[in-house]
Amino acid sequence: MRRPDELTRAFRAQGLKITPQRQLLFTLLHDNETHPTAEALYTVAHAQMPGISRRTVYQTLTDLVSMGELSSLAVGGGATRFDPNTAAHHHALCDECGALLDIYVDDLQFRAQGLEGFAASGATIVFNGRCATCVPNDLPNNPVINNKEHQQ
Amino acid sequence: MRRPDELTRAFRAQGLKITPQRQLLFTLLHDNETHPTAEALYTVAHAQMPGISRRTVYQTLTDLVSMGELSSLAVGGGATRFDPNTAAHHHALCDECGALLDIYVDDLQFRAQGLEGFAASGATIVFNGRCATCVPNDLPNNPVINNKEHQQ
DNA sequence: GTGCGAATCTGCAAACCGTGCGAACTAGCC
DNA sequence: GGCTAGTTCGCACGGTTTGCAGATTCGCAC
Ligand SMILES: [Mn+2]
Ligand SMILES: [Mn+2]
Ligand SMILES: [Zn+2]
Ligand SMILES: [Zn+2]
Repeated sequence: MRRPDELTRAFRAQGLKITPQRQLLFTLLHDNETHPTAEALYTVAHAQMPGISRRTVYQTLTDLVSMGELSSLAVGGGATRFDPNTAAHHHALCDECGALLDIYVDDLQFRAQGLEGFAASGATIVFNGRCATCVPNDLPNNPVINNKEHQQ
Repeated sequence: MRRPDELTRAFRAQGLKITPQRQLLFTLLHDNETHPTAEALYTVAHAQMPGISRRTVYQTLTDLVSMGELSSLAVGGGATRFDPNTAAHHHALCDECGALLDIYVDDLQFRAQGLEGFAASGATIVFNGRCATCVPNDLPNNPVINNKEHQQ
């Protein structure tokens, strides 16, 4: 997602208006790495702008997603989470606290059975386990999966 | 997921009762490769046993998941889908029709940035794109559509 | 086969997440 | 300042899932 001032220009260029509600959400989302839900954003937004409506938060998020400024993630079965990081990346979901971390995967190689005839346009990878703050400190990390080279 | 008769034994071994509702769901799920939702299972179950309740379908699915006989998949943001295939595998989700196909991935190798300190216990991969029946049929070697007599 | 008790089933209410809609409001423009 | 299209708001509603309590039934003991 671009900076608030760039988004402002982009919105106006499309004939969309700039409202205080939208500006607030731009700033709340910019560089936000928590992958917040709509409700989490509403809570923070509402603290700063008591009149804002949940409906507006949902609407603005939908707009940003359809403009490609934001992506929406359906992980873990709860509410949709939103991601202003538009670089190609994957995620790690902590089973315990629900934290969602950005993971950058390179040099991916594999053999797949079952993809014959399927016109794949991409793939999403979600690692699961425990994040650093949820791993008990006396237990060593898994030496195989938690290293540079991985095998499934 | 094991066969209905094996599940029957497993349930009784745990002090759980065998009811007609559970037996029906066992057979509906066994070898079911469609990754059905609870509602889809209810529809089929209800056709065969009109008195069955949605609540019982949800309850039985939850029980099977906690017994490790079934896994639940949250993909695409809609209703949870259930998978009796307990072998380690991944999925491909058709953007168009929602079909979910089993994909077996081998020899997976990659480098990841961001996993440092994360105690990963596994990863799920979801390919997205179009399944074979949803891919437009105007591909190079379709003998009918690509025949000159059928071209404009 | 009867009876008992615990497990299960059912139906409904309610929680949760998100969307549709229409009335009220406002940003951007003259 | 006024106009108007775009936006916001509040509420109702749809889809999915869970909580609950009363009715029912399975499995067992007699
Ligand atoms: Mn991310
Ligand atoms: Mn599967
Ligand atoms: Zn954590
Ligand atoms: Zn398809």
